Amino acid sequence: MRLATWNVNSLKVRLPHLLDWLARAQPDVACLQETKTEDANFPLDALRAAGYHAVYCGQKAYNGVAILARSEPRQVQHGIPGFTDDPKRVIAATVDETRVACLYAPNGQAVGSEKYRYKLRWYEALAPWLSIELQKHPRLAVVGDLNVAPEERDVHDPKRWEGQIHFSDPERAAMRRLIDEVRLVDAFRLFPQPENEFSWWDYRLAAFQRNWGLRIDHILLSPQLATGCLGCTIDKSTRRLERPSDHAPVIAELR
DNA sequence: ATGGCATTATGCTAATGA
Repeated sequence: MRLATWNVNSLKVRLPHLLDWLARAQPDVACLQETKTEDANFPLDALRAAGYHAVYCGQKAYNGVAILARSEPRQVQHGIPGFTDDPKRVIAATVDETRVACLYAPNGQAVGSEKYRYKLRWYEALAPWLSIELQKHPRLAVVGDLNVAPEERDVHDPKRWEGQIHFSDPERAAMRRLIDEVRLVDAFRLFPQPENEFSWWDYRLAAFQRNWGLRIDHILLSPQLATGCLGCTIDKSTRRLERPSDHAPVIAELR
């Protein structure tokens, strides 16, 4: 099974890119973030014509997540149970024998801000829910825009990003908890990778051309899925297109 | 590098993103 995650930064604007990329990359499951699309406007027909079922949870202007799949998703869950949260950031579903959680973590804006505290609260609610999901579903994939670069090698300039949003110690600890306590595995680091591989580049200052990026989009796998993971790559081809998303898809090959 | 971009909306400036 080919599993992908991509923050499209507006499904409406990116739909042509998405359809081209689906045809090219051929994912069996594709998790999308920042659809910025109300459910009534979700482009269900175009995606069905491309061969995908879709479950989604969106809102106007901000946030919004979706799971596209060749097989029909079942047991659909919206949001983190018990966490009162209006923004549409979480959708989970079972596709074939695999449980897939699609996440759009809060940005956090600035360290110490109210939005930063909300980001940490969101992660505190996320971890115990994922532990329960893992107990129920040994084949669990947790994917999406986690808005955290976990290690120095996931940041183009660690000195410049030290203590900054996406790379502050509390954020990194929150994400590390998913690895150490929930016992998920970062699929990307299961394999030898080129240096300076990132999944997001600022639109400004020609950041992509200079490869000034961060690796903040992730595929985390349960131990069982990690054992059968055959590869994990970042697909930079979409970032080179006209009017690209600022994020690139991450793709994992699973057995 | 400290923003010179992109997207959205009771829109033409402001909020948000990362």
